[in-house]
Amino acid sequence: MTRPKTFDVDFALDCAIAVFREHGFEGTSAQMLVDAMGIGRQSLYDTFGDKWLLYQKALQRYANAEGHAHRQALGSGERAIDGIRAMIDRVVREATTPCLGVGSIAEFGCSRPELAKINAAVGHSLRAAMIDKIRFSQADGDIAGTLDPDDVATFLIASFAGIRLTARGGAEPKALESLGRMALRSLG
Amino acid sequence: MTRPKTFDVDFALDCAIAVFREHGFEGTSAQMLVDAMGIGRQSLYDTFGDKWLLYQKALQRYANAEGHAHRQALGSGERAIDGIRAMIDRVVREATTPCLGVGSIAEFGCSRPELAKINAAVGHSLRAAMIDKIRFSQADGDIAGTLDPDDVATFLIASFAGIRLTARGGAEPKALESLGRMALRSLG
DNA sequence: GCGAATTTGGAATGATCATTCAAGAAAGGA
DNA sequence: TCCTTTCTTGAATGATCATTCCAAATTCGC
Repeated sequence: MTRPKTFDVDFALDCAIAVFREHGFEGTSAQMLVDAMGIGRQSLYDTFGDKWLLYQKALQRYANAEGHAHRQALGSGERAIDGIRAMIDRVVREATTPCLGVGSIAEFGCSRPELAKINAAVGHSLRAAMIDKIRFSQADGDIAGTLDPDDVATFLIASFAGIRLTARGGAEPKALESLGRMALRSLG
Repeated sequence: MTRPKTFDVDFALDCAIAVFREHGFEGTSAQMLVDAMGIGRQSLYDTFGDKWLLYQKALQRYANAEGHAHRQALGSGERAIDGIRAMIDRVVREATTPCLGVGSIAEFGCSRPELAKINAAVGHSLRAAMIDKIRFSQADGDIAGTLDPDDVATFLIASFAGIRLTARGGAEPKALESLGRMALRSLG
């Protein structure tokens, strides 16, 4: 009855994510998005609404993927601390490409409820998984038992932001690796 | 022979800094600057050149002030570790208002040499002062002697960014204070 | 008060922006 | 083959933007 969609919506969204990661919302023009996503301008508006809606969808997709990757790393390894180490290592390894979550918070703070909600949702579930692992690590004696698991989770998440911002500032991989080691060491 | 300037250039610059801190470069319009700075549009262009130049001057002034405040805190207290603690406490205390340095790096990364140079210069001198204090703290036994002072400085600076971004995301003061304690504790 | 410089604000400029309109080409199902 | 939908593209729209022009008001040193 009708012509089916010819482009992959999620792929186009991934392309948009790449642009937003690098240039932020305000620094990205509709033309940049059209070019990067490889679709026509009208298709963009038909499919995603407008630039702001597209940004929200991009952040949502990015946050889901990022949250998943974090939890996957967290669940790896034998001991609980191995998962935490893997999570830190992944952040260090991928810190050279900017984080859309960090970017959205730096750009908008918590002034946009739509964004805050997205970031809060993924943050919440990640945090729960982390606290779980942290408790296990404490039982294993790999994280100081005197520390509040909640504080440790907050510290790790803030450390991720610190590592990513440091990388965004042009730090060398060596410095980032050192930051990862320092963060892990802090837990003992 | 001629009418002198009637407005205080540095005060106007401080007003511009406040706007840029909150909204970034792209998110700030010339009209917002005119309104906030309390001067006419023409005076703005006559005095500061254009928006980009104004942003650079704002960042320069902010970086100088921030670097000075950091070093001042660092030099306070009896023991070397007291200065480091004071520096951390100040960051925690003032984290609720956004940092222009963090903002400039989040927005532009290291893609603008003019900005990178400003941030690098203040970072360099701060770093030197920190390393100095860190060595003293190690001699005092307040920081683990096994740590590389350079790594500790990098870690502290990254922690500041993490604390500020966490605050920008809407975290409660309690969480920020916990981050400060965790950062300090990490050095032992 | 005069002349030089400053400040201000309104109007103009020209660019860029996001978004929509409109028309044609493509592609599948009936 | 026809209908419907999708896609693309170019042009139009209207807003906003940074910046400049300009003219009037202000303020000082002389």
